Amino acid sequence: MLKNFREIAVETPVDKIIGQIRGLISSGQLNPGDRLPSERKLAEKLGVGRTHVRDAIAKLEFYGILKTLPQSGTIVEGIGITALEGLITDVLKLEESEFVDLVETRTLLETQAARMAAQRRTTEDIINMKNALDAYEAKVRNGLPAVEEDLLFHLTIAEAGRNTVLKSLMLIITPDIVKNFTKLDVCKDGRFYRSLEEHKVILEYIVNQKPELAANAMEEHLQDVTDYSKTLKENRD
Amino acid sequence: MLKNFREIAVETPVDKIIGQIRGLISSGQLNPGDRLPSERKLAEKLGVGRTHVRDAIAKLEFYGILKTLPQSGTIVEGIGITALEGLITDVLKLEESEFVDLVETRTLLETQAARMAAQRRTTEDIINMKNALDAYEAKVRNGLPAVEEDLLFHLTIAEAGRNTVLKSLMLIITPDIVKNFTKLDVCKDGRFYRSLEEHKVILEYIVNQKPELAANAMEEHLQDVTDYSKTLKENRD
DNA sequence: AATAAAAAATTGGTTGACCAAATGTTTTAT
DNA sequence: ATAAAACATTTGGTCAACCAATTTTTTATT
Repeated sequence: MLKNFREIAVETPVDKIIGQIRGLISSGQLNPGDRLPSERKLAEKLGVGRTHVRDAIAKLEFYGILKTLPQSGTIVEGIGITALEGLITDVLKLEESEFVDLVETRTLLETQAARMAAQRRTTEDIINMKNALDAYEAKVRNGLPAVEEDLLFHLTIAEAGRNTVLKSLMLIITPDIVKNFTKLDVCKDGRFYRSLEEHKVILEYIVNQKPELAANAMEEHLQDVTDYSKTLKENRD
Repeated sequence: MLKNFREIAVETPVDKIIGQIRGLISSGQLNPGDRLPSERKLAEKLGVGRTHVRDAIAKLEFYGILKTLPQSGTIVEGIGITALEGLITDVLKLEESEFVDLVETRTLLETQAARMAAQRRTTEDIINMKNALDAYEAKVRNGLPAVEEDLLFHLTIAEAGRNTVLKSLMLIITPDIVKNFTKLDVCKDGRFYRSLEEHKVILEYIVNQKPELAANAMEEHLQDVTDYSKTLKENRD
């Protein structure tokens, strides 16, 4: 019964403003290079405070859609094509993403990270990964939950992969993973122990510079979670 | 000679505040669940306006490090481990990433997107991809630059892949790709024409639901750019 | 008429004051 | 002694006024 309820959409002023700007861009009334009306004019026209307009611009600037020039104006600089419609909307709510999508993407990133780590890891990287693994083991042996230590180990692998963009993307989705892990209680008894062993295997392959073996081990390691997320989805449908 | 100059770091108040909060979290003085001092107290202590404090909190909230509860306070909710240090820093300047990292990650995401698109594309997706390809072709045939149309075609593929997270990540890195493309003038004569043919092949495989062939075609398609980015790196070193 | 200098208007950046919701404290009733 | 209600305080959210840099317009000069 509960699953028939949908979360009530609370459209904040900022969301509405973003929607309007998006509309102008996607309908072609605003093209790349064009200058946005001044914050004051926008605020007056939209009937809201300038703060809200500023917040909306700041968010869109973060995504590279807009660019603000101090004391001069705000211009459209993103890919400004009609079809942008619908795309911006989604990126603004990554947190609501399906768990299964999250896990799928994570697996992709992590598998590649493990592969690259095996190719590029330095001695220092090995130390970092070892330390993270030790911290994880310590918690597990005391019977404590170790979700964070788990992810931290994975992040050090990304670090060793020596690709800042890939690492950044992992950092972006990590909080969502943690949220879902704790909420859905993915971590049942025994999972941590088996996880620990799998971690050790992965690290072994990375240290010995076996890219494909490391990648495979990582993929298998994450397979459990994948399966679980799919089960969740089926039960809900 | 010019390459010996380094960009001068202009640390804005917001950056400094983020740095301090990061320091508190990584040094363990602030743990997940803890409440941050009120914005007023922080502003006074740091000797800056409350607006700057709010901006800093907003940014950290975006990354999932903090969570603001209206009229109540701001709490730490991210993975709050000591080793977080150094990681947050990087994610805050994705735009400065090495072009080669960007291309490498893009290839990873796009290859997977093509694979998934071939498995999951609907009839509507096919129409969208076809439209995007037509728009690209129209520009190319008129001898016009078509960087945006190019990327838009790729985004429709991601759309067809039916993974919102992966699509979001592509959207996040897309502006940086555009920036580097135009800056580095990757698109030389003839590239667009060959690119067009490759696009057609990829679309063909997706329409006919050949995941691995689509993935391979995409990888090859992006190989040119990869090679070019590596050349750039070597020349600079 | 062309150019340069100066003044006015406009811009985003910043601040402090005010608002309503949430929280903590005291008072009051049982 | 306990619980509930009333009050006061603190919180983040919002707004309007002010600031300095920029852009535009006007004016003065050649």
